[in-house]
Amino acid sequence: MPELPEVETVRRGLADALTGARIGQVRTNRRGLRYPFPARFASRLKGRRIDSIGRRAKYLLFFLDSGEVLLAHLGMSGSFRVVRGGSEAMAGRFRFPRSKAQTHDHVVIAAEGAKGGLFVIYNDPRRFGFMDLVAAGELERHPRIAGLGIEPLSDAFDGTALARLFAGRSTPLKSALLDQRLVAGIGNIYACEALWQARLAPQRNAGGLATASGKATTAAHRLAREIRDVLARAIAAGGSTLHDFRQADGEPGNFQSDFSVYGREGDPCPRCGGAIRRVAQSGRSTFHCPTCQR
DNA sequence: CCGATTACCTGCACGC
DNA sequence: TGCGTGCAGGTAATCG
Repeated sequence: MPELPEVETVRRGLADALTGARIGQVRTNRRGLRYPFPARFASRLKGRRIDSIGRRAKYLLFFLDSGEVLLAHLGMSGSFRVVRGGSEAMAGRFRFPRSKAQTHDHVVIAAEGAKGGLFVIYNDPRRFGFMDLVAAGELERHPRIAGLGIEPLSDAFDGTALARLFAGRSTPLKSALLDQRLVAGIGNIYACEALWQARLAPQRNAGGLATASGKATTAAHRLAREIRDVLARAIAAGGSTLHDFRQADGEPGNFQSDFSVYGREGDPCPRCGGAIRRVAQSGRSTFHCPTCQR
């Protein structure tokens, strides 16, 4: 479900509730998600204070006072929600929910925050997400973090950087945008939307964003600008809610109503009125307007 | 190097 | 109501 804007939305919600909170009981309801939980997972979390919560690409980073970082990825269907739990949170008397709607609550963390006790519940039907614990000093060397590309909302990201990253690649723009080793955090929705906003065909060659001398083309500047724009607007809207994405406070995001092409096969292009088409690229659906994306 | 395919797993929409 | 099919926001391995 979650691309960079959704993960950032979750991060902000969790940071509000959990910054400075002390972790109490931790309950895992299975051995792992996509991968097994790390050794002594619950005991390494219990009693720790959450100093801050960060994000790298689509990864959430919970910095603990033990010097370790809880690394979490939501996969396709993961979500965190915060539930006020009163004093029973720290007392460890919380009962694991067992109604059908909550059968995929895989991790339940009790914590004592500034506003009292609460539960942080990680739910993930498809279990493509994962969690790991790593020493803060080792974070950049973690196998899932080490290979990540540039943050598209960082100051360093612009048309020049994008052209340099794509230079020499003979892969379609859409595929290049989904490659987390180049630009990190863009997924299928925002790749489609950014290409539409930049009026660039998803099939276009990524290497073509740089001239023979390596200079950024106007298309490169346009694409970088529109990537930043669409991600920022989506974050401002609280992310997109397609199936069941929720912000940490349980509210849905609102950006999906702003999609110009994603999921709109057959609809008129908001810019030129031509029909939005769906094509397959590297096994994923690409939505685009063949008329005004060139 | 690159693209397509498959896999991981569950839920849901859809057609019949 | 039930069943089969295809598709889904991500990542990774494998095969030509």
